[in-house]
Amino acid sequence: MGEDRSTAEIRQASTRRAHLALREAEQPLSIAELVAATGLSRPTVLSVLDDLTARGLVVPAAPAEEPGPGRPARRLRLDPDAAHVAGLDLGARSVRAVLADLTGTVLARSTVGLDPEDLLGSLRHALEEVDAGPDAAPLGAVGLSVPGLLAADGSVGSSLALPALAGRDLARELAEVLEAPVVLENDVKLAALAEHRLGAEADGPAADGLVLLRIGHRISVAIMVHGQILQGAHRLAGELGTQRGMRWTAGSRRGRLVWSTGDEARPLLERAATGDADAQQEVRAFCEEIAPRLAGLLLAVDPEMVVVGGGLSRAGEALLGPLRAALGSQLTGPGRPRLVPAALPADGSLVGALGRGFEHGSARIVGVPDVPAPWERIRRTLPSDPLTPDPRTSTDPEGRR
Amino acid sequence: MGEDRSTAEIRQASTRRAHLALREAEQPLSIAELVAATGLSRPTVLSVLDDLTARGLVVPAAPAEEPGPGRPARRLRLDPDAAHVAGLDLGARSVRAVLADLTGTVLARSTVGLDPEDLLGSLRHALEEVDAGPDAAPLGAVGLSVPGLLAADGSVGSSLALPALAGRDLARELAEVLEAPVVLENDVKLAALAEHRLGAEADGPAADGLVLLRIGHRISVAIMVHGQILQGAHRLAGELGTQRGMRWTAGSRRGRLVWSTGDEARPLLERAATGDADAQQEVRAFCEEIAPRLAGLLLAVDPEMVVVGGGLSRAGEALLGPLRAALGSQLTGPGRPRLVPAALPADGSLVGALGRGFEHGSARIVGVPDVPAPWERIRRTLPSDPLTPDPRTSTDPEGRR
DNA sequence: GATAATTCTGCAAGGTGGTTTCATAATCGC
DNA sequence: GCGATTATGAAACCACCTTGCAGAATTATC
Repeated sequence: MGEDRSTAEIRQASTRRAHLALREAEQPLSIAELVAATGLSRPTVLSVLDDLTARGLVVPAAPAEEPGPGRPARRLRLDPDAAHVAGLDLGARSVRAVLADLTGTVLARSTVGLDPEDLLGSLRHALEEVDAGPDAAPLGAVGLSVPGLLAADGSVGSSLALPALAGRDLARELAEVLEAPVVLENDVKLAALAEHRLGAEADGPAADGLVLLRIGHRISVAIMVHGQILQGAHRLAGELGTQRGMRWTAGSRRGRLVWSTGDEARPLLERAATGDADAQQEVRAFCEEIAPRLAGLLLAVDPEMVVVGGGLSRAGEALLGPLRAALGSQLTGPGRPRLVPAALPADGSLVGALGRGFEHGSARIVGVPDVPAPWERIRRTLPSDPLTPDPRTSTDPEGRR
Repeated sequence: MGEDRSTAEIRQASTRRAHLALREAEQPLSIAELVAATGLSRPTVLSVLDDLTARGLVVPAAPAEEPGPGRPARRLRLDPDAAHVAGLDLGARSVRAVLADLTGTVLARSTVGLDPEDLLGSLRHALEEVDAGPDAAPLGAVGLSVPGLLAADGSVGSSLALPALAGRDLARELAEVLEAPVVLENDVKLAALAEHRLGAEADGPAADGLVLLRIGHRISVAIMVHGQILQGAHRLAGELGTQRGMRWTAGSRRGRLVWSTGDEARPLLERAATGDADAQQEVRAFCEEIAPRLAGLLLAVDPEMVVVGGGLSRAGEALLGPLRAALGSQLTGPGRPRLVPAALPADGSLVGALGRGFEHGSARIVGVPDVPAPWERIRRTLPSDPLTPDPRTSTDPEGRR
């Protein structure tokens, strides 16, 4: 009837631990190190490693260079190329892709133009830019971010940014072409997932509730609760845009400016940052316009933090400050959420798609369900977008090994 | 590090299954029937029953009256009096209590006046009215519902309805007196929990998201999501009352009526139900006043259903109809939630407290954590409140066996 | 160069939890 | 009384994990 607890689950948990220990390690590990890292006994570790080796996930590594006393230990490591995982971000005018190996190390990223007439072709094109070719590692899973609302059956219901998406079951179509499992999700929700998983360490205790506020051409919201994406009964949680009588697109109350994209609004924010009173007033008016509705959502959800992303979030305190003030005048009680800038201002959806791909493909790739994605390593190894460089630790923009 | 998967968990799952099968059964069960009901093997069932018998939870029962062919089966049943569980609902002017046996059969309920100077005494008084006395079964756990906001440390933070509550750590105080674990929770959240657990069967598939809207002296909201209470980072989720500039107490826009309690507003709703145009207009104005803010919450959470409870909900369609219309004019898109009357219009918090008590005491009572509460049997055996009788299947109002 | 110390390695034994199988016991109908 | 039927208890077996121990490989020391 209910769950199917059995000894097989114990084995899965052991396998999961061993896999995670190997994945998080920077160097190959000896059996003894694995015993210490997993808390399992030596015979168990050996047995699990036999399984993983038989499946090609674990390979022997060179012995340690600095020999210590005693018999040198056999060293093992994950084969990073046992499977690769891709993340795709389908935008209004472009497709972005990342490819990571099994350990979460990002191998390459790409950005290609979008042909609205050939969505599938554009996605494949972006993938070809990052995939190493015919002799490459097999694709274990793909996560796909789309700028639209998903229907209950997993297809795209509607999309303001990309009307051609409506009704398409892109996950199934792409899975058939790639012969790999594809998981589809809304872009804002994926960005919220990524911010939640990555913010847990940077900003103190694991955020129990997180609201991602993305301010760009449109204003959109996604919510993380109980450690998972809040989908809602119709996958519409956080979609504030459909309440009648409320314009929930960005635009100042005084009608002088249209906050269409981050690029167009950035000059205003820069002027505000340097003390231009008019610009500051403009920003303030905008924040006061969106604050009441945002406050209603925050009261409903009571999140620990609000993460501000989207094109305008790079303005930093020039936007966050007035927004904090506007919200503060709405929320009087205790328990006001922290307002923080996004950890991934530009790549949230892309990283979220990749991580979601890892989660989705866990059983297929590792042979064990529910292995968490290597979020931290993805973030560490993600090259910055060559098209929109921003100050960040980044590897070679080309990204190929 | 992480979870502690081990054989002990398998044993817990087996014990849980056997316990649930015995609890849900109307009659004593034979070993063979338990084998069929649990899906476990015969030796496992025997072993688990040995444990449960040693702990006094399972006792032999009389053989079946109607003998069939073959050797008569040994029959076993739970000892309902191995432990009792109490639910307490601390209200603004009274304390209500229920006592249930181990199987969830409600043995008695009581309502006593509240002495705000002696909260602990009032709670004990209500308990004495339902507890069978010194020779009664031991109290395995107590769930306590309070009309106030809980702080992070589990004490009561503040309470509009009962200011004396502020700062009190009632759970600890009561647990010391009763020598039983006590779990404290907000009354609206407990009512939402009860509606969620009970509504799953009555209203189709298990509600993925549920919003309880309680309309009485105040208007309050609680949210169920991912099968659990949405607490929020500061346990303030759903507390819409603190947004500045918005009066979120009931009151018609035209100022003619104060919707203070269900009793005072019921005549108006009755007039509306019989076609009084003025009354209908009054109800409509009220609904249109609260609809915008409610709509914001519904867009954020996208619940499957909105359960309307509280004093005014007994008016049925006279209130639900206009509210549905007002919400419908706010929510345009797809995915509008169903608006349904509460299954427990008067006893939601009380039943929620009792069920929460069962959940909280699971490990102590059954020896296994996470045994679900016997919600359905509680509902079936709950006597109606002798003070506010309403048409419902009820047993003897006295409630004692 | 032999010995000691250290470390890793593999195997055997033992425990828990669960399942399948089988001989045996109790009862009813004929 | 006897067979059919059903329940019962014990034994054998499997999966998973752990503890413990003898042995192998290497470095450091005498």
